[in-house]
Amino acid sequence: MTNAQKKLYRLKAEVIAAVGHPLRLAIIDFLRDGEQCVCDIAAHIEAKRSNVSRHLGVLLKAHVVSQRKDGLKVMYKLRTPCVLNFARCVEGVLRESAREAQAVLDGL
Amino acid sequence: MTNAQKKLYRLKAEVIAAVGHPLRLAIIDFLRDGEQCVCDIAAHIEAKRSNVSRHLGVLLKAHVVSQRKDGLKVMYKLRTPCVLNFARCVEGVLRESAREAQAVLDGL
DNA sequence: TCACTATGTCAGGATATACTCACACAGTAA
DNA sequence: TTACTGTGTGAGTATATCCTGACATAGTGA
Repeated sequence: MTNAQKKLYRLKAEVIAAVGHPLRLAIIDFLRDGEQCVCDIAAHIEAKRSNVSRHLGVLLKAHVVSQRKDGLKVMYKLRTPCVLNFARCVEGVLRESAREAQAVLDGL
Repeated sequence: MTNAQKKLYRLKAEVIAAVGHPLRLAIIDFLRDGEQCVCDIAAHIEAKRSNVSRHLGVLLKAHVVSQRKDGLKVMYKLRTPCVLNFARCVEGVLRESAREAQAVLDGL
């Protein structure tokens, strides 16, 4: 592996790790239908505003979302909608895992 | 959000977080063409075998890879090839980020 | 049996992340 | 100006992750 490859893996991992958190996944899912302000996001995912602000900062730094000021509010929206596909792939993983676990149980 | 939804986000985040690490991304990329033993994986990504073993354990627990014993060796392969798509999406993110940064520089 | 190889796990210390409370700042409206 | 709202950030603590060296286990072959 070249150093360039290692660096690329590190960059990619930063983006994926940004998506790999329960609250941030919920935020991304909530932004599916369009931009939202921090207050509405916090209310929807039922978390403290300061914490939501922090998680939005992580997503912002990873270029997964973008922000826009609208008066007193700050609106966030998905900059990379393809991250929504992550969830679809992962649902397949979970579904298959459950099926295998069931098969093991059935074999008892 | 219902408790079931929160739990689902947590499960999904575990899988995505398992993929979101530089060495584990390199492992997944190496497994693209088929199963490999731990020793070859460690040699390819240039990491200690004990560390590779740990990362494979993470991927195994997340059901991203599966293992098979072959004599003295343990062979690992991708159980969920769709995680390879994560990388493609993320490349788009990185490419767009670079383009935007370049546009800012050009505007100076 | 013994020696060797491939793999996994334990203990430790370093580093990173997550969360909360308190406070600061920007914008709005009276 | 003052009061209020929405947002972001610093300090502190708790927790999780990462990496390494040393050791343990399982399989192979003489």
